[in-house]
Amino acid sequence: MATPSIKEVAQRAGVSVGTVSNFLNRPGIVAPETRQRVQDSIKALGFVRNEAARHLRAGRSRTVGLVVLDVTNPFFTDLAEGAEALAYEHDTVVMLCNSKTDPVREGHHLDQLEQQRVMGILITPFDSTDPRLTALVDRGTPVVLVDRTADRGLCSVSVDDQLGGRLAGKHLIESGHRRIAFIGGPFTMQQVADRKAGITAIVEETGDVDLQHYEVDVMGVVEGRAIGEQLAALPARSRPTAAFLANDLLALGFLQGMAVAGLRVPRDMAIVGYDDIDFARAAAVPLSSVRQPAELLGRSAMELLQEEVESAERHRHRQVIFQPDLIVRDSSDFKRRR
Amino acid sequence: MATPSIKEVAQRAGVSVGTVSNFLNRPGIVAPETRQRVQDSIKALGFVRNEAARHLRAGRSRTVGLVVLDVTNPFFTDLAEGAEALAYEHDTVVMLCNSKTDPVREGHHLDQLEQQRVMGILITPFDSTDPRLTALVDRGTPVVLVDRTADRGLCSVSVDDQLGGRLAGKHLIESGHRRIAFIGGPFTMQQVADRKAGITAIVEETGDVDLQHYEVDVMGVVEGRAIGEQLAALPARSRPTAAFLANDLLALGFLQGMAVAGLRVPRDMAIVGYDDIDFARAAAVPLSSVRQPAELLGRSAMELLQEEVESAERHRHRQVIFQPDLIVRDSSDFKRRR
DNA sequence: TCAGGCGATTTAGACGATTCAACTGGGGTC
DNA sequence: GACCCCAGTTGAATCGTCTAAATCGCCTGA
Repeated sequence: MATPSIKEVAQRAGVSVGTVSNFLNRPGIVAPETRQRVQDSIKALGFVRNEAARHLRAGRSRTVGLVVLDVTNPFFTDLAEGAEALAYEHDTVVMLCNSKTDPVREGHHLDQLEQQRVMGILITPFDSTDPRLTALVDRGTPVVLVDRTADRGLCSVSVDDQLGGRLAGKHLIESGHRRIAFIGGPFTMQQVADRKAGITAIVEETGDVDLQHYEVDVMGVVEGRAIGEQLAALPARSRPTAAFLANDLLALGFLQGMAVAGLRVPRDMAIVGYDDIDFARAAAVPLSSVRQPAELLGRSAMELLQEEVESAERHRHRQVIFQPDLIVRDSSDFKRRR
Repeated sequence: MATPSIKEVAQRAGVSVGTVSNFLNRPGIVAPETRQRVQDSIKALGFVRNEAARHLRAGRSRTVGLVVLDVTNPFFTDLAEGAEALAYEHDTVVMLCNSKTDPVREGHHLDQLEQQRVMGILITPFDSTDPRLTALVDRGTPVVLVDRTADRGLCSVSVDDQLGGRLAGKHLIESGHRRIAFIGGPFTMQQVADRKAGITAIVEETGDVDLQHYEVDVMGVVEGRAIGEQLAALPARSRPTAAFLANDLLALGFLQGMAVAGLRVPRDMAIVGYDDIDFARAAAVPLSSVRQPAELLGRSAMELLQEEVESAERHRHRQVIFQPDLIVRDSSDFKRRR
């Protein structure tokens, strides 16, 4: 026995389909007695609304696509959390898609979302200049970039990565470090480049500080550890006394590398990471890290999208930029460790 | 200008909508010349299929819901990977939903999925005896339990957790350990209880082995570390020489606890975790762990679902159980470390 | 020349919910 | 008694796609 439709509900309640629809959407205009009958009928039949039919009629669905680079990364799940919270208030569903930093997967997800006529798409794109994104908008699906800054005709929410790099650099310099390593990669990634630019800027402003760059292909624990062991092998006199790593996974690996080599953190090597994931706080030596307001980012992206959907024609694209915070913990703090 | 429909495509190509539909679904029966014209028209207008309309017509959507307890956990993303791979082959979309171990969120997701008339739902439920699940099936949405064993009328795929516990225990006993700690919790969780039962069984079969239980509320890094420090504080004579932890996060924390207390792993304390997440391999001392075939689990779940969808009436529910593997690394291996 | 057949295409409903103009009937007003 | 009002309800049209049945040419073989 198939799921009953509004028609069967109407029949059983002895009313027309229009009334049932009214009950569902504008219960106020239905007479109390009728309301009760429809209610009972729905319950008795186990009626469940058919979203597909609603969408078809409405022209647009009540779903928003959220495409992220890596669902495993807590930064993105926090972001999703923020987006979902706001979506929930507006009776909207978020469809989470994991592109895994793969443009092909990303494209596939975008195709699917467009076919579903989603209300809009929030995306941390592999390449924010991808013409496909603006094409989507032209064909009527609003797109908001997340954790990326849009230049052209798109809305975006992002975090000031240059400032993040600056904060980390300032903190290390003020703690007395004069030989600092920046570790991240690939340097072609916007985020990484900006963080590097930030610390480079403050280093140059200060003068008399030696900043070294180490590039990695992937920002994972394994790579961080390798670089850590590499640095640890340098003679103490020329070795950096502090390292700023472009994400926390790198930093965690780096920390392990120090432990393996017998260097003490922060005494022999101060460490600052980026993202402030939960693991950072729970590490053997709690990790200092630059925190991004992930949840707020998600929430704001959803806000921009809803604004765009509602105001349609007269909508002006906006680029919102948030500021990161430096969270200082033991890994870069002499005083705490005594 | 709204997205064009099949109708406009037909008009521009000088054919009927039926032909366009045929082109889309059975291109073989359309004359090559006509095919070309339709093709061109689609391209010129930027036509994109409307899934909502297809669903409405077909009665069911081509989407499968996958509800997991924690998207941040690599185990579940690997699982999703397996499910998606098979889905892709069948031209199906997977909608990933994160319940965050919250029954309310889980319920909300289930409601949404049912309203969308998804093809079916794969779920690692908060409570596998939830009547809501069988209600879904009764109303026509197939459900397959993942990483849980169904007792009643449901399909399920799971991993033999008792065997996992057994493997870990056997390995430690054969390595010569006679005082072993089992750490996990809450013990009421099926998974945890099974792993505990597994190691308990082999311990009893062997005899002359002292197995101690430590229960935690949450299986996270912080808790593992706390227990680690607690054990490290015991006098060496009565302290367990090996620990089996019910997940890798606990084990990682435990490992940190050892480091902080100055105990060497595996010499002073051998460690075996569960799940074999990436972090386990990359830890300061690479972690031995019981691996679950996550991707296979996801793939099989999807297989069962598709089987159920296709054979409909004459489908018999099945419970598939996979076997875990023990991956031995340095944390429990004397020989490797010399 | 015509029946039959075949490939290609068209036509005509569904599918389920929503919406809106049209209707109903009871009550009040003049 | 004629009129209007209004809350409540109805019925039909609509959204875009798919499919089964109907139709159209055109060719072949008798």
